[in-house]
Amino acid sequence: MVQKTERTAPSPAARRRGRPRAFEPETALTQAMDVFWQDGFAATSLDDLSAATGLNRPSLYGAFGDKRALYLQAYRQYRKRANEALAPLFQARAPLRVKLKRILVACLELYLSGEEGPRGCFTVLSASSDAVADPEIRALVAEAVDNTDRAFGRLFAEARAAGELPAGADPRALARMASATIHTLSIRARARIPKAELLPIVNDAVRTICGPEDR
Amino acid sequence: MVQKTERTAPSPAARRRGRPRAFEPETALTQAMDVFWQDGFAATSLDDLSAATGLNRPSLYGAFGDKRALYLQAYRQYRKRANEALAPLFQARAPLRVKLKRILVACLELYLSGEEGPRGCFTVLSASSDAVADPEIRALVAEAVDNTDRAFGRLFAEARAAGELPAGADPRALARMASATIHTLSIRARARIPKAELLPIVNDAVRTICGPEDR
DNA sequence: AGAGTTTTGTTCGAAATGGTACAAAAAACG
DNA sequence: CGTTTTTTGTACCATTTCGAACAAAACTCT
Repeated sequence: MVQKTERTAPSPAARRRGRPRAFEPETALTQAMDVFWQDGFAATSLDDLSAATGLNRPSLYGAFGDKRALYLQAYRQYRKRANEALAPLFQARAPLRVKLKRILVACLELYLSGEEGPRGCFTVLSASSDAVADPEIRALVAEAVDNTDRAFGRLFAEARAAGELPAGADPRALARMASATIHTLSIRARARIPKAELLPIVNDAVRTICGPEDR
Repeated sequence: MVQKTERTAPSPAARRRGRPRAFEPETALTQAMDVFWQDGFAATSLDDLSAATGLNRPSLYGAFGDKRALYLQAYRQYRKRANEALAPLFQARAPLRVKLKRILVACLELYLSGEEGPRGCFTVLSASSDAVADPEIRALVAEAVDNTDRAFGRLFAEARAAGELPAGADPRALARMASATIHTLSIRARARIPKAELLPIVNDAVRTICGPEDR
């Protein structure tokens, strides 16, 4: 009995029963993410998603569920990717000033990316859309904002402990200013404000948050 | 000839020729604005607008043009109102710290308003939606962001001249931090972060921008 | 090879959407 | 009072949209 049900091939992708998928869900999800990221929930139709992924609607539906479910998965995918890209920058060993600037510039690059123009931050977009009326989406958005605050908060707390910030500095307050910076970058990026005007904002923020680069 | 075409009654509302409007365009526009503000361009249907204004679609169309034209007018209306509400706070004679706090709190109140939940800032919403792909809307958004930067810039430049800020302070940089603050407030408000968590952000921002309330 | 399973792609349908045509209504003009 | 002008409200139209049904296809298991 035991042997009988054993998988014949514990192969790379342990073959499932019926007809195999003609696409990689991961890839399709990324393509769907790109469309949602560009146009938002309401303005993106299933046909748009179908065209972007190369899947027809029933396949899309079978793989990810309805439009809302797909949006949720696309948004989770975005956060996963953004976190993966930013985590090393938070963990790196470098002066606070340098790390903060690297992080903000990385966010800016992310927000400026996009085939058809800068897309901004998916979290900001979700918060600003009608999708935020959905409790589950809203919870994800609130969580994302909070996570960002906390990540910056840890960064500043460590920096203060290391003497890179005055003892009286409030890491949480500074973290919210850093979050505010990435929010304003997202908005301005989507308004097509040129990168040359956005980089000074990063520098302003670093200076305002870390203090004048004395010494 | 001259007399003949003269208006018989230069009366309050100089009667037009045909059947009079059964509604005030100003009121209807405000109601339309409320819906767009809540749900955004794409998620708002003409039926929603019709229901909100009490006008049927043809009347709506006759008075304001198509959906896009109505959105533009609604957005202009929003800006007019927001500016009217904020202008006195900018012009008031009071310490910088007090004025800045008043302004940020007023923005927060505006963003928290809404029958069906906090609506945030219409400009931020527009920037974050697919509507920003429209050049005219994008231009309005960029203009609004710039106007806000400039208004804060003047505020800080005057404060510096009055000795309320260090001589080395950069009014434009501080202005962008203030704008960033209202942007983050808009996003968090829509995510239904409670007001009690938003007010500290205002206080943080005042402290970070104006410096610790020493003396 | 045949049975069972899952995906695929065409097709359909019901509802919603943006926009318009048109007659009736309400006012000013002559 | 009739004509002209403008708004109103019903009805309509073409398109889009989301979703589902269904047979054919592709695969595994026995």
